[in-house]
Amino acid sequence: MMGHHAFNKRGVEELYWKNDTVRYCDEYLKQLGVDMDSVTYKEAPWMGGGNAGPCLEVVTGGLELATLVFMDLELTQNGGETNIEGQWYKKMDTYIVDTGYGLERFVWASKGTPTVYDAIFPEMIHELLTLAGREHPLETHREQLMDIARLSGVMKKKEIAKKLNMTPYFVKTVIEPIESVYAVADHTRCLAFMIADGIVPSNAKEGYLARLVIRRSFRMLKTLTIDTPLEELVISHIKLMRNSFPELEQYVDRISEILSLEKTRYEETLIKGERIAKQKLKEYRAIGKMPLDASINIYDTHGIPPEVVVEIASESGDGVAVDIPDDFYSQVAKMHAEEKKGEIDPVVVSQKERTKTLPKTLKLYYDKPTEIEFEATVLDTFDDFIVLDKTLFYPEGGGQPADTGVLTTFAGSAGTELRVEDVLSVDGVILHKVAGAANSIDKGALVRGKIDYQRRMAHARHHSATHIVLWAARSVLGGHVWQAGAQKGEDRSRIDITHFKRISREERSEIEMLANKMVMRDEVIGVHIEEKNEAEKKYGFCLYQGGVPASKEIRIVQIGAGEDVQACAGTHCSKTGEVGPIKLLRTERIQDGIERLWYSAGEAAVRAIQAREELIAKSAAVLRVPQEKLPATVERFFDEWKQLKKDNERLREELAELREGWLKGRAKTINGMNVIAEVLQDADTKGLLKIAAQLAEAEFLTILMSKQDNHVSVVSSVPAIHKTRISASVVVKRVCEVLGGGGGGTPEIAQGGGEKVANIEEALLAGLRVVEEESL
RNA sequence: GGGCUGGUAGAUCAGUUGGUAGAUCACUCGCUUGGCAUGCGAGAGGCCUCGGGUUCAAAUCCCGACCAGUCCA
Repeated sequence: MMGHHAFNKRGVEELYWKNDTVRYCDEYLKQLGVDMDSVTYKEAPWMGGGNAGPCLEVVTGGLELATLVFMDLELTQNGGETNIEGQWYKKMDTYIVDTGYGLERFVWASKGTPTVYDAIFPEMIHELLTLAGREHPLETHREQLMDIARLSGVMKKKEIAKKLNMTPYFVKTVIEPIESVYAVADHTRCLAFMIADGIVPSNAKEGYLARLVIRRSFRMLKTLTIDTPLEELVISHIKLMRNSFPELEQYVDRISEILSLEKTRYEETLIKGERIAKQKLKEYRAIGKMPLDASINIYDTHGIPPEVVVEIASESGDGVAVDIPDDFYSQVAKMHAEEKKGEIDPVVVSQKERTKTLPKTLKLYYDKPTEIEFEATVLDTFDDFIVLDKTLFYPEGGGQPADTGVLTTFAGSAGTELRVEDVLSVDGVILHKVAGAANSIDKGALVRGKIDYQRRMAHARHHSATHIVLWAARSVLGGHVWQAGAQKGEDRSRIDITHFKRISREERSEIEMLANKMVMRDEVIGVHIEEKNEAEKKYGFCLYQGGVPASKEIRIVQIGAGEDVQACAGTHCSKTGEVGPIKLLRTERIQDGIERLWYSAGEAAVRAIQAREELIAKSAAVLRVPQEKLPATVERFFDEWKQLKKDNERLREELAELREGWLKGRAKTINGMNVIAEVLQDADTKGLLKIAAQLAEAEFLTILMSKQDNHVSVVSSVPAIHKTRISASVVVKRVCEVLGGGGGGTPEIAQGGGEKVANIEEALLAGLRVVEEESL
């Protein structure tokens, strides 16, 4: 894809708009030798990402060669000038020309092959066909292929087959395989670029797209009966492109690792999926049909496509019908589409209105990063906000929280002191959010500002540490590691990085060590402003770990001789030594393909280490062992604890047996049943249950209780032969009522408890009374 | 960014309206057989992921954390 852009400012500067854009396009096509009589410009509305505008499709001979978009509208909250599909838009001050020329389409048009694939990568197509043991239909069925190519996009597949009189057999054996070959060739190229650009297969965002492409390729290779691993195909595609994209070859190892990992993951999912599908099918065996929402659920939560479920259903021979409508996937998509919503924050809008007329604030925190105090003039006050002509207060941005501090008026006026709680930057104007009435200070007044230096330094340490940790992670894990978000704090900070598997404990230690070595090297952290294009040329797009700034000139933060270079607006230490120790606290996986590293720097790191030390010291003190013996001791204790639990279980059984005999001797006869009602010492509910169950087998009805601390446990059992006369559950309920608790269970065995320990004798009598009355 | 599902023995999974934690395979030991395959029997193996809450009582219900899987934008 090629293109050109123009950013026009309404009333300031118009570079070019529709007429000129069309003229440029005409000239370009003419130079390429296109017959201009065949070119059509088709106008249509375009919208996307909250913007809209007219759009021209440039078509020749049925082929769309380019799209010219003229973006001049933006979505509004409350009414506007233009309504498109029920939403209101208004004109933007900056209106943009955005063009896209299909480079490959020109190649296709010039070569005259039936498909773009045969024009762009014929060698790859050939290789895949050879591997699949097939001939290209271009050689065997050239006419039909040309016809199909002409009609596809206009008609549905089935309609084409009908119109061209093709048998289903012909479609399945000749047409579908070549379609798969085209798709695989396209996917291998796509994957080469995606992975080289640092995209890691994942279950979210662009990584998910990568995974879809990968899995689709696996499926198609299987139907084509090609056994060659996908990574080998991607690599051979890279070799074919070596003249145009030599840089791709450096990613070969990573591509191999990622794709073979994805292969095993996919196979595991399939095996697991098959099991789940079989289980689900079993559930519907009685009905003989699996409802649609069930198959949607299987796909949505476990990723098993409905076609696979159908296949499994027919193999299993259970005779469960699975109904899959043609619009299955769009139903799934529709279901999810209803979940999203996004709105413009009205507070931000009102701030933007207010700051529009104010000049940009002079940023002293960049020029004098080590200073604490400054003097400035108040330009405006509104709500809780004060705007100054210049400031040392760093506003929230780039994952670095705002500075706090105080603003004081000079003695003579009221001598007010206002605490600055938050600082934000709106279009270059810095707003100081203060506690108390902002308008207590007059416009034009001179104020003295003082920032909280401890906080500022902690942020600076953590910010520099973030760059160092990222550099260390890239060094240890590989160049594919990219920052996916970060948040700095006073005590600890975090950085999210892309990586295709979990970070091991060894890797974590290695990153930590490397980061601290960088600190000890005490390298200079240099800051300079550079022209954007120049910087990109010099350092590459790795600059934009924290996002791409909009400005023409960017602020570059460089560590040492260029170990790490980033575009960054944060406040930093001047040398890596100032950062102090860096302690990696933990790693978590916030998404498949994204690892979050938590760390502390400087004093916070020392505190974190001390806190951990304290934990170990306390644990060791409890067990009365030296710290280094802790793991072995804990393991021994745990094993012993398990052993004791088992011994306890066994002893309980033995005790139950012994008590059985004693209890049998104390049985009474009630309505012809042998009844045992006793309070036992040193038994818990489990122990009582054992005894009760055994006595029930010997045809005794039992009511057993035991007292522990402030709680009474109650168990009752009824022998099977009496269970129609009386329910153990009823007995327990009555007994526990007296004890101020509750209980229940089955007619044969039940348990419960209560807290009124004093009522224990009364409860026992109540139990006996129930037995007497109920069992008549 | 949003949604859904799961976490129980070494593995794969059951676990009824909350009420004594189970099956199959694998493992150990015995029996069967000339030996193997097979068959029969017994045994061992569980902080039911973790932390709170509700309850007389939680694997089960509620909240949170961690881990894993999956879909959508």
